[in-house]
Amino acid sequence: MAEQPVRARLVDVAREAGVSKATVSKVLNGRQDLSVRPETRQRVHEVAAALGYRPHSGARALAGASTHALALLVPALNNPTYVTISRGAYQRARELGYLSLLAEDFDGQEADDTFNDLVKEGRVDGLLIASARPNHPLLETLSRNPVPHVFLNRAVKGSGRNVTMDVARSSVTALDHLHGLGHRVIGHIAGPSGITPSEDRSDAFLRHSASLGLVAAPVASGDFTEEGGAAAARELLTPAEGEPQVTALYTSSLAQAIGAMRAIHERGLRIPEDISLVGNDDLPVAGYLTPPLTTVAMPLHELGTAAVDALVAEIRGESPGDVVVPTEPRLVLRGSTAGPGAGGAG
Amino acid sequence: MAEQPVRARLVDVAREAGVSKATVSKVLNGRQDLSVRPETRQRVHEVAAALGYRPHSGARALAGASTHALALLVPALNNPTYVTISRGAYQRARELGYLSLLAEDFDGQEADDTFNDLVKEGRVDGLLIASARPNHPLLETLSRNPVPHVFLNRAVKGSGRNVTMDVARSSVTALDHLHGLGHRVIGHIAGPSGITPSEDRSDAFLRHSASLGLVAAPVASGDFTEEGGAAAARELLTPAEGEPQVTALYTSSLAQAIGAMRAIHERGLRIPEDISLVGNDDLPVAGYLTPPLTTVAMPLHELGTAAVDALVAEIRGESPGDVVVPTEPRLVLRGSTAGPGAGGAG
DNA sequence: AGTCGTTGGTCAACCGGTTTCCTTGGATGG
DNA sequence: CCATCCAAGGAAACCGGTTGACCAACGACT
Repeated sequence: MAEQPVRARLVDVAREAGVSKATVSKVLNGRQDLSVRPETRQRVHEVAAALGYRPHSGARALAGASTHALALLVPALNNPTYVTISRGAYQRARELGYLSLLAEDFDGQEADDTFNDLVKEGRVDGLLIASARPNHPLLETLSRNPVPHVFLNRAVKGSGRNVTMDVARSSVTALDHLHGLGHRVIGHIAGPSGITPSEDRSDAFLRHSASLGLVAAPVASGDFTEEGGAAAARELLTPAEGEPQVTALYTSSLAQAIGAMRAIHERGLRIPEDISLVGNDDLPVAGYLTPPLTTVAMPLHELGTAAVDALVAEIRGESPGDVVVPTEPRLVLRGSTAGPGAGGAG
Repeated sequence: MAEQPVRARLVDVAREAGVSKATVSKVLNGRQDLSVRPETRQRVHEVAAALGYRPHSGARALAGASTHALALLVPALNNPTYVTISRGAYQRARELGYLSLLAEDFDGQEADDTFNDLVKEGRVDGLLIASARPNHPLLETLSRNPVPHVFLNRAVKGSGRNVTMDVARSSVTALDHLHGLGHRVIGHIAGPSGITPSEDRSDAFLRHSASLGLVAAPVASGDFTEEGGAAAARELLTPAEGEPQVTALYTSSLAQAIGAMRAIHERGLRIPEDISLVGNDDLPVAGYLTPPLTTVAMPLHELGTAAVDALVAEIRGESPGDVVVPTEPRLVLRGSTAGPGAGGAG
């Protein structure tokens, strides 16, 4: 009989603590504009805890306060990158008293459905958008229906509310590693054009290749999937007339690297003896491929936490700004890289 | 000026359509207990559409109606299996007028946090639980705070509300394939004990091995991860004194298969010449491994849709019951299986 | 002694829907 | 010609919080 199977309401806590609803509300929300005796405050907290009281989010939202919920919109959940980001966001949101919901943005019409379900129906106070791209319908919807939001990973130029990582640095790190091993013809498998982290990585790749004085630095782009990586790798492994053969590849995502491995094997080439391979994003599966994949670990978890910090600040009234996660990309050395011609194949 | 940047409310629709709030509410919810002229009904619908009206979910929930939202609790989102299930659930929920939220259940204390955030705060009408296991704290919480729910994939025996797939059949399918190729010593990498689909698959494996008269059918269990699969594979590849060497392995998850590939390669063995390998769950990455992995495709998407059907039925007042998704597991042949000794290694 | 400022709260309106019970005007029946 | 009934819709209470306005009691000050 100690348990109440029914939801305890604010009024129940109030009655039990011998105070009014208003007092309970203010005490539990930690409001300053009310003076209460410490003992009263304590009693309210105790009763609330004893009753397992949880405010009804709908009632709260209705009364003008916030829903204490955010939503993270990601382009593809089967890309484990976003799972890591999401965990960072969830955790930080919780620390700040928010609930972070996860929604997959299937692009096109569906994005508006999601927007309607979450924002127009008043379920969340703000959006963490990781699925932006040029001409995304969501961008227009946002301009018509303003709601706090930040863009993470995929930036929207000029929005002044981008939370990103130093992806240019990841290209530099990968190139320095390969160049240090002796590679002089390095190909890059980029993501789709128009997507900022993909373009930034690609630009940095070209810039740094030039400054290292590489013989050639061909780039091919493809989706962030295994298939996209395989197709781009096939392209790069077949040099144009008079062009040198690449001895190393650097991909924009982990899935692309897996696809590239497949394409390299199809050509009868070995990794790393014939071709060295470096991927972006360090996730557990990288260590279990054959050979284990050398990657550039990006601070995905921090990206999630930083994005939440930025969004909550905006919700609390501060004006947004661009943020770059300070943690630098880090090279994780495994078995997919070696000096060129290490296999001495003839 | 055609657009209203502010949320349209029920009363706005009512004013614009020249009727009362009550009428709009009833019309939009398609209630029978009210007679309205077809032209009025039509006008209400038109005005609502023109204003982009969306009912405030909180207000709705408060007024005693439902939130029109469900939550799917999964154990690990980096297991892409759950992503596919989630998509099925999301889509079907939408067809039924619900929003399906996705939450990762990090086990232990966190599960109760999630329950509080979603159920006690009144954000959802019911739970789709894919993260059950014996002694999970959520089970006790559920018994104290009843809320509509179903268990999917991982069943809770005796709950009478399990939505599952025919996992026993997947073992039979895999075994028949390997047996047909001539294998007589087949090992199984099972999931953790206590988790139903893992145990069911394992039981079926042992039963069917016996009925096929296999020489040996060793089983090792490990987490559903690459690491778990690698460790279990190492164990199975090292036969006990006097036991025969396995020529084929069948794993309970795709990640385990990837880990097993690693362990097999570490031993200097080739796939499929020395060891054949069959994994469960067909996801894109399987086709891009080297060699491409033969898998048993499970009806994950349908599992998601079936679970939503069952939960919504329960929310609408029907009594729950166990459901098995009718679609049968299907073998997807790729390059990781061949007859034993196909490589003629000495 | 009267006034004023604090401390420690309370009151009641309001948020945006849903639902139950009424009302109204015209058609129908006796 | 009056009572009845039905179709069509309206009025208002209510859900569970939040919030600004208000108030009582008490000590300090003049």
